[in-house]
Amino acid sequence: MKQKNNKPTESELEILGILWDKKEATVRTVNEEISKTKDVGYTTTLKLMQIMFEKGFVNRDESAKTHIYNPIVSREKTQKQFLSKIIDNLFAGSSTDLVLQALGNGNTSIEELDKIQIMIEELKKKK
Amino acid sequence: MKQKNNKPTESELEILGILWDKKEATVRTVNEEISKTKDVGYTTTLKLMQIMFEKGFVNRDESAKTHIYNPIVSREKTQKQFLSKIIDNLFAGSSTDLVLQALGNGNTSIEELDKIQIMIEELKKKK
DNA sequence: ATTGCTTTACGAACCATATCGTACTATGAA
DNA sequence: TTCATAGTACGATATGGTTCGTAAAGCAAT
Repeated sequence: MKQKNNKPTESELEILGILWDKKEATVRTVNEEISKTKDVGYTTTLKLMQIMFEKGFVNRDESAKTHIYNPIVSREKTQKQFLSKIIDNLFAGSSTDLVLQALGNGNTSIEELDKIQIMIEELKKKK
Repeated sequence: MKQKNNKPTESELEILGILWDKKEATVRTVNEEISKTKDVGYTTTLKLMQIMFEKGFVNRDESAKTHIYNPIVSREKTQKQFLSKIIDNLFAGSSTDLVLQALGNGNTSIEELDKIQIMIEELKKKK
């Protein structure tokens, strides 16, 4: 059997991000959202979403003329997928190094640091 | 002026990883290293490294027949580059979410958790 | 019904990446 | 000096992603 593990591309991620936020959306909505930060034609977005449908990243309701798309792949699963890739590729397999690097930039608030500390305490208890 | 921001591709990252570890290496060395986990021809690796040279990711000593390559871009800078990309794309800009996700897998040892805690304490002091 | 708007569908063009075949060049041994 | 070997350079091919033009279909207003 052939692998169906495929990761979404960068453009696809952009679209998925919008679909994750909105739960569902039309091509027009997605395109308008993307157009805020980028110059891209309507049919380009349409094509990408059609491809994502073929790849099984999204589903769509075709009952009306205007199709309504919703994500199939979960945000969390995709996050894990990319994280483990980047950890392998760039951090020699050490998730700790990644965490230290991510925190190192200094733009994490006290509240967030507290949240992480609580998480760590819980992890330690489990060991 | 044209942007020179370009990120290395996946194959290029693989090569960079080896160069970062070894400080410098010939095409043959790199190819042998990669061949341990992957089936790839010598000239493929050569071509990739030539392209990386053109892109300015690596430098090379051409004084002898066999060129010796060394990395120009730093591991840290590249890590940051990819991290900020992934945070924007997948974690809605929240590095905290990324950290929580990275720690969530439960394969971080007590010692490493300690290390992170120390880091966090230091960050809090600075605020 | 005709016109105009919105949408989908399809395919062409272009670009980057990855892979490798082949030609050329330098070096050292016979 | 000639030959085998190991290396570099270059170009062809294949694949995948991105972009858009254009055609076709559906709908709504006149």
